[in-house]
Amino acid sequence: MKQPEITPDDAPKRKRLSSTARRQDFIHQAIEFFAEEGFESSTRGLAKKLGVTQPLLYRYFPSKDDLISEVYDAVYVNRWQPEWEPLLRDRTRPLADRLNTFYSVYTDVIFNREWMRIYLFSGLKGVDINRRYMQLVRQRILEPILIEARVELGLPDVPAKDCEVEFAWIMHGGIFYYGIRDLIYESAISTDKERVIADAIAAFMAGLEIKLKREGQG
Amino acid sequence: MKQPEITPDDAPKRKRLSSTARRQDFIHQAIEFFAEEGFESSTRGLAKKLGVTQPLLYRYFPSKDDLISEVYDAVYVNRWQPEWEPLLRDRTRPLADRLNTFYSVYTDVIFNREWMRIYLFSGLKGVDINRRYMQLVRQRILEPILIEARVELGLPDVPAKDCEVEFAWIMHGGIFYYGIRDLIYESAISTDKERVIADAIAAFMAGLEIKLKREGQG
DNA sequence: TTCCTTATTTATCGAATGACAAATTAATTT
DNA sequence: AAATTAATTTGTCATTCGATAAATAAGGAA
Repeated sequence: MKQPEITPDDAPKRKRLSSTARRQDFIHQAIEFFAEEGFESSTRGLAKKLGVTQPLLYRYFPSKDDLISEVYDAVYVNRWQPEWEPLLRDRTRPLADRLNTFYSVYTDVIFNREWMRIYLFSGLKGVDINRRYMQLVRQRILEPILIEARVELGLPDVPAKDCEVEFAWIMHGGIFYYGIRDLIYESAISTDKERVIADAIAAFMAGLEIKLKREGQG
Repeated sequence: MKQPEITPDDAPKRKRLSSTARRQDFIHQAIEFFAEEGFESSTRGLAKKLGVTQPLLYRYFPSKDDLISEVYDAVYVNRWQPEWEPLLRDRTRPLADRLNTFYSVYTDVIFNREWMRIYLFSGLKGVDINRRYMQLVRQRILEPILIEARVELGLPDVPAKDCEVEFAWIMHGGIFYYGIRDLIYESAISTDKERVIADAIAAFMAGLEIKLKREGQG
């Protein structure tokens, strides 16, 4: 079964794009491609999706691994929004409000099939950008949250203890896993993201208060 | 650099195992191998790990996919313990105790590198045994928990609502994600599994009580 | 020992893979 | 219009892949 030639005779058979435009197009479509097929998939498959021949990729990226590195950067680095961090520290609002806003906008960025699958694939490969990303979440998100919680509860402003960070990870992971169920396993029940997040945050805040006050005494 | 021949002359160069023993060995080592390298890895790599030649695999499994199916069964089906379910319904104990015991023994089974990685790899492949497993968790674990919670709180014994199941998933996912951080990303902070689980359950139980009583009124 | 079954290896096939060199052609410059 | 530059394709190579057929050898039965 051969594909019929649909290109009209007057249309040019090859489109030439500028180097930078082509490069950007390659990266963005590579994100889609590798997210869906995994990083083991062939450069020929990617080229087919791009509508170009496979050797052309090697004019823009020295090797497949170099292309994959650019995919990581585009997903992990470029989509991180620095304004998330001051948002969490805005003491004019109750912490629960800040958390709801943060997780709403944060999940707007990461709750999509591409991001989630790239994250899981790269995690299984053990690339260190993944570990760095988790450190980022810990230092820029979870530890600030725990400090804010202490302040709001009138407790001494000391750095978070390890077991408190773990407790924050439980909430974060619960929300994250909701995204996995929704986008990877396609088995989420409720599609009301804000409601799920609000419930998770409420339970976290209530649990944290008990935990901090109990441990503050002992 | 060639491997020196360490096999003594009097030792037989080929070991012959019984069909069934060989088969079991293949499956168990295939779990280790595919968990570490991913399902895209070659049957030659597996054969090398097994110390046999690659065509021998095809005397025991018709194809690579058939072998992978047996790996799924060995991980997903065979490691599920039916006694988990009555444990959760044992009304002679407070529900929080039951949950702590359950998640302690449940994570004893699934919190190992093999199980976790097989689960994530197969999830990304979209095989339907993965979706069935999540249905199992929902029906045999989460929904019973929600019914038990209602009973313990003296509320009417009705099936769990969707948003309650989502709330239970948040706790379950939080605990699960702790395992991912520990075993896949190797970035867990606390190694005190029981403590992390106890905190997660305490927050869940407190949050659920508020949620059930509030929604019970409205 | 000799024969027979079958577990295991050797050899190989066709397809797919990442990568490279050279030829081609579109767009820009002169 | 001719010449130049560079984007893109054609052609190809050495490996590696899943899979099969045929040859070999280990172990039990006679």
